[in-house]
Parts: sequence; C-alpha cells; structure tokens
Amino acid sequence: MDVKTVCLGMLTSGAASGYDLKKYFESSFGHFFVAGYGSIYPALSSLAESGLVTCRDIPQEGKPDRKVYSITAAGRQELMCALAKPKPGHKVRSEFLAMLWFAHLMSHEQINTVIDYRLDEVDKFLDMLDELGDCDEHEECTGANFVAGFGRAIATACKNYLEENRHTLVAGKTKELKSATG
Amino acid sequence: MDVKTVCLGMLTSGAASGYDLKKYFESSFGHFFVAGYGSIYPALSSLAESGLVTCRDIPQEGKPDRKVYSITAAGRQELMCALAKPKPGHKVRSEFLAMLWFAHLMSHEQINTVIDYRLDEVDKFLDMLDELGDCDEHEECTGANFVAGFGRAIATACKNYLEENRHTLVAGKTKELKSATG
DNA sequence: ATGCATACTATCAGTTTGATATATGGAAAC
DNA sequence: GTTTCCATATATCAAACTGATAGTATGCAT
Repeated sequence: MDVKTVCLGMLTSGAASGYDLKKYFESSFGHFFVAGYGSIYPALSSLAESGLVTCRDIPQEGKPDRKVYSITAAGRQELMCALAKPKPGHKVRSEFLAMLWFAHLMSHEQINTVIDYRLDEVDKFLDMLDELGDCDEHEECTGANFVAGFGRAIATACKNYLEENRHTLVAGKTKELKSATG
Repeated sequence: MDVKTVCLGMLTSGAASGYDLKKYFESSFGHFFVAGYGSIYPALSSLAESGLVTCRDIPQEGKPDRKVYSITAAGRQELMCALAKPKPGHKVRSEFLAMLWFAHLMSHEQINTVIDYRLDEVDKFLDMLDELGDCDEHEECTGANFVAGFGRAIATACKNYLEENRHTLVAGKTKELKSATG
C-alpha cells in the first residue's frame, strides 16, 4: 500500500488528473495518508508505464493540458492483490510527541505553545470531518464513513487527553499555582 | 525534529551507541517515531561531522567495536533550538485505513483479517506500555509519562472504535445476520 | 501594477524505509 | 554433535517519499 496503490484505488471511482488526486488526498484522505505532488506525479507515470493506468491528454485554453488517468483491467487486478495484504501497517511520525518527550528541557511557554497549536489542528480536522458529513446513499461509501468515524474518534480522544493532562507538564514549573493565585 | 534531533535528545540522558538508540526507539519511542538503522547510523555520522556529538570507539572481544556517542555543548544548543519550534508536525501513514477506505472492494474475510490484526497490534502496544509503567521519581520523566499516557489514550480509543464499529463494514455483505442465525 | 489565489504540470536534493551483508558467541532444537 | 536461531554490533543501498521550488496562464483584489 504505497502511494501508487492508493492512487489506483482512487481511480476506481473515476478518471482523474494528478491535481485532482492531490485535492482528494488533501481533503478526506489527508489525515491518515499524506502525499504531495512529489509522490503523486511519479506514481502516475510509473503506473502508466506498467500499463496499470492509461493517460489521456486534454488540451485546455490558457492552462496546462490536463493529463487524465484511468485505471485498466490490469490495474484493477493489481489493486485487488494489494487489498489482500493481511498485515497493513499503521505508522505515526510525531514531532509533537517527540518534543514533549523532552518536556523537561522546554519552558512552560514552549510547552503551552505546541499543545495549543496541536489542539487547534485537531479542531480544524474535526471541523473538516463535520463539513464532509457521512454519505448514506452509496454502498461504496461504507469504508470512507468508517475511516472518517475512526478519525473522529481518535481526534476526540487526542483532544480530551491533551486538555485533561497538560497540567502534568507545567505543574513542576508553576508549583501549586492553584492555591498561590487565590 | 528529524531523526538527528531525536538522537540528540536521547543522548542528553547519557552516552549511547547506534544500537542502543535503536532499542530505545523500538521500546518506548517506537510507536510515534519510527527509525531504523538506515536512518540512525547516518544521523549519528552526520551529527559527529557537525560537531554536535563526539564518538568514542570501545573495542570488544568477539563483537564489533562499540561506537559510543556523547552530546556536546553545541549539540545541546542545537537541541534547544529544535525544541523552540512552535508548530511540530504529527503525521499518520496508515495502510490499514487506506485499505479500509476501499472496503467495498474487499471480501468480508479480508476485512476481518486486517481488523483482527490491527486489534492484536494495539493490544501488544498496550501490554508494552503496562510493562514499562510510569516513572514517578525523576522529574525528567514527566514528558515520557505524558507521551505514554497519550499512547494509552489513543490506543484505547482505537480499540473501542474498531470493536464497536466493525459491524458497519460487514453488515452490507451479510444482510441482517442477527436475525438469520437465531 | 503588484500581489495573491486557482489551475496544472513537473523536478530535485535531502531524508527515510526496509532489506540485506558481515562477523561472532551462546542457547536451543534435532 | 551439529544445525539453526537469536543477540550483539556495525554498515550500505535501491527505492520511496518529503517539502520546496519552478513555470505558465487567468482572474481578482488592493
């Protein structure tokens, strides 16, 4: 399940350009599988070379040509193989948590700044999910709904944890602030 | 906050070899910041070249020499700069969720397999955290405890969500299984 | 008129991944 | 007794990915 495979999967719901796929990644997909142009364009080129997708050039006035990719039968087969993988990975790369691991080397202010920023990002993410909403019509949306719900659950848990436990990181610096400010 | 910076941070609690750092990454750090030999060794070499760490060769009998790295004053300064970054990232790369996004292209059995596998991994992770336990003695452990707690919270939320919602992915395939099996 | 956003493509240095190689000693399996 | 596996320790490499940058055109705001 690399970027190539995910692109292949996205193309099952219709032909699209690299630009389209990027927007797709940015909206719903973005939070759990990041991909930029630097990986999408090479992925599409490689897929075309292997015959898993075909490319059609659509000239446009005043804009660069759109290169619209469609999945082939071979591409569908390849995708099915990838979906048979029994042990898919799930990796987190968090500068945020890595920083807070070293919280004892940070100032009270620095800690608050990074936590506030993270809470902000989580809120933005939850808002995005709300705007998207769930789709109850198409059967092919069950997966998307499930994943969106997963995102909601994790984001909420993240938010709650940060709000309820941030005091443990600044308590050592402020020493019994609660009674001192009365 | 790349691998270099995290290595620098780990070295603040004592000199260590690349092998030691790998074990460190694998145990407590592993779940939110993955790093293999392929990134650790080059990171240490690069840090040594920049004068942010020093290296001491310790010959051993029957085993390759240990290269033990220590952080320098310049290294500490560099680390402090990195810890001042106000907007640390937090990225997820989930083949698991990417697969389930395409659940409508998967068989009932495939879906159950990947969810069972993920639940297994989450349980292993929670067990690992329990074995590690919290350290209440050193002030420098507040960050580690906070991060471990975060991991516990997220893992628990993940487990609950998967257990409570997996039925939505297989319901379409089994159609009213609940009453049919009575 | 200058800057910025949208629409579209594409490249590239630097970083990371995951597998593999090398070498030895000890424990466990057969 | 010997093969096989694991732990200790280093290191490299192709393939993949990141994040920034670049180019080209339209339109909209300031």
